[in-house]
Amino acid sequence: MNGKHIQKLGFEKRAIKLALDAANLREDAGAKRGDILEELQAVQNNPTGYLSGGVYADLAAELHEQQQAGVSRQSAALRSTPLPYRVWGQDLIDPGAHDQMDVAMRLPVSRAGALMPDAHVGYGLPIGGVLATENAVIPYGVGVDIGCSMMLSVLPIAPGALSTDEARSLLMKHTRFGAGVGFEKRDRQDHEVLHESTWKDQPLLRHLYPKAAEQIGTSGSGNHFVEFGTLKLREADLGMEPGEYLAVLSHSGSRGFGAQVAGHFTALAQKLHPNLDRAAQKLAWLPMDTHEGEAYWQAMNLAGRYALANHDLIHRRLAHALNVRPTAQVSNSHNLAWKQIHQGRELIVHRKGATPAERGRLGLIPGSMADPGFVVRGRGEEAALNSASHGAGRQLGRKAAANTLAKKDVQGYLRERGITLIGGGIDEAPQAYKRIEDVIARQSDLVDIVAEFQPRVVRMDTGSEDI
DNA sequence: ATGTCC
Repeated sequence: MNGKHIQKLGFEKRAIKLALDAANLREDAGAKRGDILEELQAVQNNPTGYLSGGVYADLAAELHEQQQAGVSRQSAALRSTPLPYRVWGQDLIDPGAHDQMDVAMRLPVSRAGALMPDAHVGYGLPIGGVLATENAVIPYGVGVDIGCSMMLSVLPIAPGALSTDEARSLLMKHTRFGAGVGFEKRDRQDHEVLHESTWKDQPLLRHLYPKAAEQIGTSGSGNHFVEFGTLKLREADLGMEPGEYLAVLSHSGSRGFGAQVAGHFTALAQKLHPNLDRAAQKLAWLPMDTHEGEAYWQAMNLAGRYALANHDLIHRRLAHALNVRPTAQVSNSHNLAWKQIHQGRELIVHRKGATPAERGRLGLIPGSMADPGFVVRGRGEEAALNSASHGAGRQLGRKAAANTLAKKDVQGYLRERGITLIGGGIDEAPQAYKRIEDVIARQSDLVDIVAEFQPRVVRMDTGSEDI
């Protein structure tokens, strides 16, 4: 047996040496040359079948890697034209978000997509973008803040019964904001999510566990908030009679934990696709049937549950301090990927700043620090992949907001609406967002309005420039 | 979105 015999079978580079090593071992064990060549061919046809051990394991690993790389190269090319997708609120969406969605719809793994009326430019997939892929998950299709979500608790208290001062002191005492911020050790609360065995399944998760435990129950920075306000229910719903109720609304994510998961798997996805078209570099994907894809899926879903646990603790603390139990609660994630059957195929539906809106499903679409948010019920629009907007969406970028908005105008806007603001920055001013009424109007075929929430006492992180 | 490098 020599290299020529092996080469004839079509082995390349390092695989030739590994095949020869294995063949020699088999010859030493008394196997016939013809049988060995047949065995090598079998390994070549199905490397994964030989990975677990035996004389051909190293060869199988090399062949598997070569084949994966080949698949990656083959699948790196973008379609020449984007697959068609529907847009809600075209007149509200800037061209940049459109361009990004076009690139996403040219990915070879893309199957369907939609753009929500709050859409604006983001990294990779635009915010407000919905993208369905086959056997692939895109870390930047979910975003940096994995599992970013909303929660509303309706409390059995009349809106007027909680004074502004009391609301303010409750928010100061029971919520924490800011990058890197966690709860002080003596105030730290436990949650079921921290006891999941999932944390032990990956070195990365194990490593991030202490940070996650430190930051649980907190709210982060940017557009995250916790606020007291008034929920107006026009018709009996949510198990409640029509009326006005005190309610808590929160917007939070998976904090440093989720951000690091996103960073880790985004880098991994880009490394797996070195030949991906530059325009789509930030949309690099992980095949779902690989170890990497499975690992991301597991970590992403843990970050999703962790983000909801943050809300859960925020609402538990506030309700407990008021000595009540919520009469109704609604929550939804708006940065996550889901397995969803679309036109008979199981697809991976990425919602990056989009609210799940399956028929009958409740969701929350906030406006701004001073404008109403809405409790909605999905209508299950297939062309929108059962989605709706996740908010009003930015009209001005952070810098543009700081440069163009006058502090006086923002203060006036808040005063007119009776808003008390703790923290907050000019880059989160209501004027930096699209009009929520417009955004809601553009998606009347995606969701029905259940109730309206008017914020009253709002806490956010201190922004770059105070209002 | 995040203490901007796991």
